[in-house]
Amino acid sequence: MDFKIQKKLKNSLGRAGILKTPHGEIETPAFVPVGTKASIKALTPEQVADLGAEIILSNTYHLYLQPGDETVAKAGGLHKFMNWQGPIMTDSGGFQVFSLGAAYGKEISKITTATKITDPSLLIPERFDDSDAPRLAKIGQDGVSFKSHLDGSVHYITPEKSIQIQHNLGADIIFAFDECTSPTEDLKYQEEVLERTHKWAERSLIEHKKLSGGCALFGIVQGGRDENLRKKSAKFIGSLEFDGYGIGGSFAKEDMSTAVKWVNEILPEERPRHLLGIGEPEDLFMGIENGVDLFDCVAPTRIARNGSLYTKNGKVNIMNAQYREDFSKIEEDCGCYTCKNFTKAYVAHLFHGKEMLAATLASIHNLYFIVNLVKKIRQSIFEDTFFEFKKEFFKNYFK
RNA sequence: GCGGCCGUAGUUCAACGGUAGAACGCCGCCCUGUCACGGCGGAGGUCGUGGGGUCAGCACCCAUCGGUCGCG
Repeated sequence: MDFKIQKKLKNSLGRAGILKTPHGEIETPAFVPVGTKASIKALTPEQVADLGAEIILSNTYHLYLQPGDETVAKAGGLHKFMNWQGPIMTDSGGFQVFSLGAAYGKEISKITTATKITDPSLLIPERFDDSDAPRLAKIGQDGVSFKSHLDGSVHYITPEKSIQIQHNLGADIIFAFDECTSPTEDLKYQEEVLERTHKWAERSLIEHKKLSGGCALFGIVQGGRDENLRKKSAKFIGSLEFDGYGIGGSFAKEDMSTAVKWVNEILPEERPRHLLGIGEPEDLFMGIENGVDLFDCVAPTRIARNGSLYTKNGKVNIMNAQYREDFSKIEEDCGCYTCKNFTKAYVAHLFHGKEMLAATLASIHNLYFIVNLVKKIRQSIFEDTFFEFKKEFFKNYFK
C-alpha cells in the first residue's frame, strides 16, 4: 500500500493525498460508507459507486457470524462475494466489544457530552461482575468472548483470531483488534484498557505478518478523553510498523478536535489516518483540519432510513407534515440520483407508506451529500480555500 | 316484520359496577467503527342518542337511531 500527500493545509495538520490499494486508488480525505454485513443497507454496489464512494467498510464480527469468513473465502473473497470492485476495509470487531458489551441495552453512544459523563448512574462500578446487566461481550486479558445475538452461541475472539478472519475475508485494509472503550469508564479503567489494547496491537501485527496476502494493517489509537493517555497511545501505536492508523474510542463532542489533534501531532505524518466511526459534517471539517485522511460512519445511511436527510441548511426530517405536499427537490442543486428525479413529497410519501424505496432514495442522497462534502473539502485544500469554505458551510448548516 | 349481535381515540379493538387502555395512524424529537426499515416523547375520547334504577355506569334496565347477521 502506498500513500502520497499531495498538498498540505497551511497552519494546521490537514492534508490531501492519494492512497493506493490493490483494488484502486482513494483520493483523501475520503468518506467510507459502512456496509457492515457486506452490504450498504438499501443500496446496490452500483448505486454506491455511482454516488461517488471509492471505498467501503465491512465488519469482521458480523461476517464471521454470518455467513462465516470461510464461506466468504470460498466465494473468492469479499470483493467477488458482494460484487464491489473498489477497495474494502474491514473493522476488527473491536467496536462490538463496546456496542455488545458496556453499551449493550443502554443508552450510551461513543459520542457523549461532558454533563452526561458525570452522571453517576452511567458509571459502571463492577467491571467483571456477572450480576451486571447481561452483556453479549465479556472482556478477558487474552481476548473477548461474544455471545452471538443470532443463535446464542459463544465465540472467543482474540487479536490473532480477528486478523485471521480478516485475512479470510480479503479486504484491502484491515484493523488491529482493540477495545473501543465506553465513555462512562473512569480514568483508571481507561489506563488498564490502553495497556491491553497496546498488547493486542502488537499481537495483531505479529499475526498479520505471519499470514501472506497483500492487505494493509492499521493499528488503533485509544485513550478515551484523557490527554496523557491519548498521547501515550499515539506514541506507542505510531512506533509500530502499521501501514496506517485508526483513531478509535469515545469522545466528548466538545473536545473531539483537541483529542484528534493530540494524536495526529504524534502519529507518523507519511501514513494515512482513519477516524473511526465519525462522520457528521462538522466532525468532517474538524477531522480534516486536524490531519485525518479517512472517515467511516453509519450516520448517513442510518439516519436516512429513519427519515433524516442532510441539506446544506441543516438536517431535515422528511416525514414532517410540511413536506407532504412539497413538490420541490430535497436540494434543488444537488447532483444525486434522488434529487435529480424525485420530489420531497414523493420521498415523504414513500416513508409514510413504508416503501423500501424510501430507504434507498434517502440513503443515496445522504451518502452523496457526505461523500461529496468531503470531496469538496479536499478540493478546497488544493485551492487554499478550506477555511473560507468551512465558514460558508457552517453559516448555512447551523442557522 | 321478528329475533340475535354490535355502536368506546382518526381507524381496528380492549376494559370484575369504583382513575377509560392498546395497536396502528397523526404531531414532533433522537441516532457517529450498525443487534438499527430502530428508539423516545406528545396530542387525541362528555364511551351513538334520550331516559331510568344505583352512593357510584362504558358496563345494568327501557326507548330510540345506526350497522350487521339469521329467519320471514
